[in-house]
Amino acid sequence: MKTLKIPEATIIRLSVYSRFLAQAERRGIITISSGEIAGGVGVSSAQVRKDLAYFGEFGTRGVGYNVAELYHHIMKILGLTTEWSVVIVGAGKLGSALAMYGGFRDRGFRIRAIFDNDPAKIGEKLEDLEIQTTENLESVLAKSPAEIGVITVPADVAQEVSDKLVAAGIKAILNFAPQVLSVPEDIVFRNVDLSVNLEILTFNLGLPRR
Amino acid sequence: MKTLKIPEATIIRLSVYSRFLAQAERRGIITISSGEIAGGVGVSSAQVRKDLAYFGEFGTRGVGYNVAELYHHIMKILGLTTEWSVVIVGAGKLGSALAMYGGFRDRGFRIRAIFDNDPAKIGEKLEDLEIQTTENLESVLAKSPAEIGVITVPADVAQEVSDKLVAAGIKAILNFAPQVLSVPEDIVFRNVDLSVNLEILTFNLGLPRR
DNA sequence: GACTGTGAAGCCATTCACAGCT
DNA sequence: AGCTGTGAATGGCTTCACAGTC
Repeated sequence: MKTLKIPEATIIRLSVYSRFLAQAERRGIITISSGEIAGGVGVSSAQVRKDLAYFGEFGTRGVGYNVAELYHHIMKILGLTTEWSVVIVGAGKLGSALAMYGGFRDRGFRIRAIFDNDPAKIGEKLEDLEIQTTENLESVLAKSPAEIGVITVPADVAQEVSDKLVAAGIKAILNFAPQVLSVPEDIVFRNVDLSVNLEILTFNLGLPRR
Repeated sequence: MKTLKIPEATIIRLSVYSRFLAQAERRGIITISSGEIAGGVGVSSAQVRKDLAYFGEFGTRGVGYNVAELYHHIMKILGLTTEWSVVIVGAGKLGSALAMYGGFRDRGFRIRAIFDNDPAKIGEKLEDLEIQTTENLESVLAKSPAEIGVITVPADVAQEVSDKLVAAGIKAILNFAPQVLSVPEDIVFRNVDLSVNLEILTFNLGLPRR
């Protein structure tokens, strides 16, 4: 079982499994089978076992998996046993919401700073986070490095912001701007396009026979 | 070219192509080749042609595609030549941000109502949208139907909200709650998990050799 | 000569089915 | 007997390569 080439779909499912296992643990369940996990999250049991097999052997034949143990293994695989520092660029509606979104904090992500280039917004407080000018980006990151940068600026300045984040030494970027960005090979990069999600719905609504 | 079984990845790319074509049209470009589209959005030219081939023949051999025409075809395929009515349930940070997110309006999505069950929030205004109690959900949708419901409530009430939306006659649901939901077969359904996106980054940050 | 449309080949992910433990 | 781990079979998406058209 080589560590090479793990499908992204597997990673997404691992994240779902981890939440299901957390729930199960809270309910006091000690042992769980691949079939029970599968039923709980809506995939096949073979899929669950294959996904886990990429990373090792975590179960006991004839018995199943220890819930707490498997949970911890998965969190470790996902890199969630340590805290991650995140900065957000773009303090519009979306950026501000993400800055205070509890779902990130719950999984160990710490929002360290939020930047914007609108002078009217500088100094504004989002809970205990103060919106700073984008000009400070490099100096702030030099003083307190962050691994992850989130881009929530309009499409036309997204590439510029991305370049700034890279120059400031960020290691990974999550881009919410509906804009194709080019980043160096060694930067971990991912696009999230909220509109696309609605568009997949409307495409399917247009399909015949449902 | 049967209409059957179009890969979801194709739909996502069509959405990206459409934005690229809109940009091209604004720049006054009349004709474009699959290779130029491919270069602009970071896929192969064969991929672009295959994606389009699912839906018909839009190009001219030896020439390429007419930008305006292809753009319109794709928007039609995606179901974006009509307006869609959207309601949001959950007026927390994320729900409020989505309610006012310009990226949706730009693509023809109209947010018609936003609901919450926190009495403190009822009556609050988000621009020209007033937060309503979730109890009104069914009556509001009865009076002015909407096709799409967006769920941005905490995980533990997401299933309940989903059931309410279904009962109120919604046709499609976009779920932002980190919770596996069960919905009837005939409802178009899609999950968006913002945390998962960060977790894919941290998984990749943990990988050796980069 | 340039570029589309598409069958065939290649590649990757999922499902099947069963050997191997407990 | 029950359930994991996994090679083999299947199915689906992407890439290749070229015939067809302008």
